[in-house]
Amino acid sequence: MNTVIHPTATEAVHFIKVHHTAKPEKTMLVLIGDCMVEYHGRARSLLDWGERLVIIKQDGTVLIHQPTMREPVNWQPAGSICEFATKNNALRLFCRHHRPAEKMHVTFRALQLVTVTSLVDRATLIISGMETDVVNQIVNDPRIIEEGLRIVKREKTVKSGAIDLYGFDKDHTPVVIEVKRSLATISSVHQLRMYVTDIKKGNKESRVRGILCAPHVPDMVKHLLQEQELEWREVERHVVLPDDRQKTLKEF
Amino acid sequence: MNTVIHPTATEAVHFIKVHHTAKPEKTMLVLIGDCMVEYHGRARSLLDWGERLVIIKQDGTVLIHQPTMREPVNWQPAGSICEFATKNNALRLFCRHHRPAEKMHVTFRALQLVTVTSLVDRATLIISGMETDVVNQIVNDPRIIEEGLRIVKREKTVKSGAIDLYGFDKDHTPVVIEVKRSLATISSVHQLRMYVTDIKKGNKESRVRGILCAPHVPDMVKHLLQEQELEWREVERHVVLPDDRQKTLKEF
DNA sequence: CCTTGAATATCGGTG
DNA sequence: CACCGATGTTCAAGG
Repeated sequence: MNTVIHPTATEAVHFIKVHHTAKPEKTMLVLIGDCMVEYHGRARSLLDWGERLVIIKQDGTVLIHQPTMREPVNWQPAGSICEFATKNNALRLFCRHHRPAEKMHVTFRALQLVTVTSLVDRATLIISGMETDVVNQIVNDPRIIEEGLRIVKREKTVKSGAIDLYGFDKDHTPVVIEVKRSLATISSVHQLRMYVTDIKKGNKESRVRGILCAPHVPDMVKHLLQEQELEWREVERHVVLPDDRQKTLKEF
Repeated sequence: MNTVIHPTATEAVHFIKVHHTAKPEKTMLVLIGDCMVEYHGRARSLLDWGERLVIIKQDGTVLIHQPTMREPVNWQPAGSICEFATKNNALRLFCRHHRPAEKMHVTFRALQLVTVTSLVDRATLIISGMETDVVNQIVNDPRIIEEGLRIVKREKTVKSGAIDLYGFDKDHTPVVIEVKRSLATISSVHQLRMYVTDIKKGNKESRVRGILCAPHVPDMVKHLLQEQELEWREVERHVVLPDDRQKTLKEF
């Protein structure tokens, strides 16, 4: 890890050349300074002078963070190529990306800090509580939806998309279930409606039930569902890690 | 700006207490080190040991970045409250957030760098090329869609949502236009279909046209549109900044 | 390669 | 505050 504090543009370029340029795919570069940003690609943007944190990752991702907000104000996708130069005593960073074609210019008129470091991280995130987990729960215990329900297929492909869960109720009526892990929206209703229509076309005369399953269904959406003669279930989301992972957590 | 390199956990806690804790809403904290992360909230996750960049922003946003990828591997939303402590010669960071309820523990077994800085940034991003711009273009020159088209309303609210653009063609037939700035999807078709149905219900017998307008419409989507007797236009997206902004760009 | 849909989505606008 | 839709969405999975 190498750091230089309050460097001039010339010092910064030299420092970056020595510690980063030769192996950008192995070192992360962090800059803090007063900069402006121009971007041109899928959209186009300008960002006036201000103090920001700039990160160039080992995969060519570039992030420009303002002092607030979770999202970077500007960025370049992984695979971008970065070049550094001085211009009028300012450090200039130029980033290019192909497919999608994007480029970004960052100009620093002052630098607080430049750090180069080689990070090693082989861990991957273990996560639980996503839509697939909710679907799994229902497959394991269809009574969550209703008594007598039998699930026969998940990710059933129909013309207008893929049905999360497909099965039959206690009266052998086909049931289409659309699962949302957070909020049910109007779009969810459109989706469900189309799936039910697709299934009906498959077996003409028969009745087909459609159930939207989410932790919360807004009133507007309930209204729309009723109009379309569709149903909904509000289900609690269980957030649990597998037992062996729990142990890892405990061991620490 | 204050920086300490390769501090022990005790040194780091002291450094953070002196430079950050008193006014976390005015200083950004950046840590680089070997850490593990536990998160529990809307979902739940575990991240094993690895070297990462951790950022605590002035609004309480916390970001944990691995050496690759645009997205942080873990994070806390703005408004989180952070506490630091030592435990078994490790630096422990604990973040809490209310609504949604989320908490995150970060444990560092080694630190490469800790920096505290107060960033000033009053600039806001000027951006062009988004959906609203495409809608503006069509309003300014409806011929982009077709000759004789007259737009009478944007964001027209109907039962199942809001229509981007509503108007009449040269034969006075109502036209519903749904604009997508990037990719048209099956969902877009469902949306458009619902809007057309809503408008038809409003004036019973009359014909209503529905046009999906996007830079690219995949074949699958075209097929679905044809089935529903809907139309599409593939329009080039113009990415241009207003003239005064162009000047700012040039001036630099 | 393209296409599809989830996300601890985030974020801004509106009622 | 709830709700809704866009995003330079990003990302992973599947055909």
